[in-house]
Amino acid sequence: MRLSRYFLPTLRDTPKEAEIVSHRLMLRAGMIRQESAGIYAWLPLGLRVLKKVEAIVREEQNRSGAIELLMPTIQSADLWRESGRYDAYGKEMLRIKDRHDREMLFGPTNEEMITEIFRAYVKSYKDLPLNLYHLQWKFRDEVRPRFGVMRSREFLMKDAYSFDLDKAGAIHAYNKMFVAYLRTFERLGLKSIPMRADTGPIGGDLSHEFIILADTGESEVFFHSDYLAIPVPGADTNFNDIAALQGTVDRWTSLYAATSEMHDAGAFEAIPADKRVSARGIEVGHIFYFGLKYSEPMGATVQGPDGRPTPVHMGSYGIGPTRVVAAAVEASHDDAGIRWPEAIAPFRVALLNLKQGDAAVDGACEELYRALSSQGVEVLYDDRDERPGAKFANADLIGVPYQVMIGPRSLAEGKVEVKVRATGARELMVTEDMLVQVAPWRRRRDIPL
RNA sequence: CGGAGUGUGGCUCAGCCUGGUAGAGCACCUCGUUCGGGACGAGGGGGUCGCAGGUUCAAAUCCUGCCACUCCGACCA
Repeated sequence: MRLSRYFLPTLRDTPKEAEIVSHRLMLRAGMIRQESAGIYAWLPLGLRVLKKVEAIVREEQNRSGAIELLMPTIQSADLWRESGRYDAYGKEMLRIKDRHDREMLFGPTNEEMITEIFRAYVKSYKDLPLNLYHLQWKFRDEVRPRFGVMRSREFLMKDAYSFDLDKAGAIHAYNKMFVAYLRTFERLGLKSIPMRADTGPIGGDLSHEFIILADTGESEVFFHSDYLAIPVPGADTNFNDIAALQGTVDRWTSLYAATSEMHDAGAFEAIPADKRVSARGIEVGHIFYFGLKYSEPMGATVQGPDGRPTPVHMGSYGIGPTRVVAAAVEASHDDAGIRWPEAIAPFRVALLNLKQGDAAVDGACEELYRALSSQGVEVLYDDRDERPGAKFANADLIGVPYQVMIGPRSLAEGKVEVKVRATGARELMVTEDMLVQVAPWRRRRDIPL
């Protein structure tokens, strides 16, 4: 992408409404624009990151055996009356009427609708287990939206819903999602820790929150430091191996970990002092087993082997990709801007033409731009007629992991400089015949190429 | 929803107290000089001062009402 022809409205000043670092940086980097309280437009750069988060979430859902569909954003009030939640949900639900005066709502979640879909088609226990998910915009009319897309009213959520014949099956489904979530956050380049959670209004008796560690996180968390060393299950995980999966979940739930709401000071004190960690974090995922809560009132039953209709055991599993983007910024930034985990960086390489208009420099940049692009590397080519300082600052702000700088000096010395600015950065192949040097950078810790 | 506050060009803000025909910096356009960490000069475009009423010869400024947004608290992916 040529920056001169892209749409990247970065800001030098911080808009005054932004109080937390991720909100400030996302506004300054031209990722989002507020349209109303808690409602944001995703600008091209932000959308690139969001799409990468979505893709990883989707891949890991699919890997675990969940199946994607897409439900609408608008739902009927009648559906919610079946579960009794139309009244129970309260003012957080955005209620609307269509032209025929029918009561509708902008979906805050989809338990009712997925249950309706399930019961319409699934009649036999032989069709279980089943896990259906979608990535769809939700609306919750928060009393007080804040922190940019961290707590917005409209937000993207991946929500999965599992259906099983009995509790044992449902726990296996729960464990699949548990492991899928561990893998998802690992791949996103974020350190997550599952913590026992309150089930809240969704109900049920088994629930975990996945917390990303970030110094500026809104929740206070307490956990055993050994969590930081437990290996995340690999891509070869067999999600159908019930015992092995349970073993993994047991290991990940064996140590103390709790948010301040669930904190048990006594249990925490029982951990050896040097293993106690109290830190801050951001909730980015939440999984629930809630049994028959919706299947019973809504008549979602299958015929079991005995021929009798049996209500199915359900669970639901949510990740907020829009929040994940903000959480990633909270977890990884510095004075100059964002430091994206490489997996979700909007571009992999920023190619900085330090002397736009100089035939030799332009030529070298064009050549490298084409070479990298043809290798499938996502390059943001800063071909604007700007001073180098402005280009450096811009690349730092938006957080491109690898910054390749080419100017007259590079040509004279026969090498290009590559500044690495990423967390979890690995290896970058430029071109075979180019001498690559990692430029040390003051103030920053750079990861060697 | 309680408490506090803010609305002036795309962004950050001054002007308001003490009414008199709207300003600065950044950004943007033109020309020139520049160019390895956010350059400089000259010229230029852009605002019915959140909205509606009122007071007044005259309102960004004073009064009333409304709207929007932000922050703190209770609530949440």
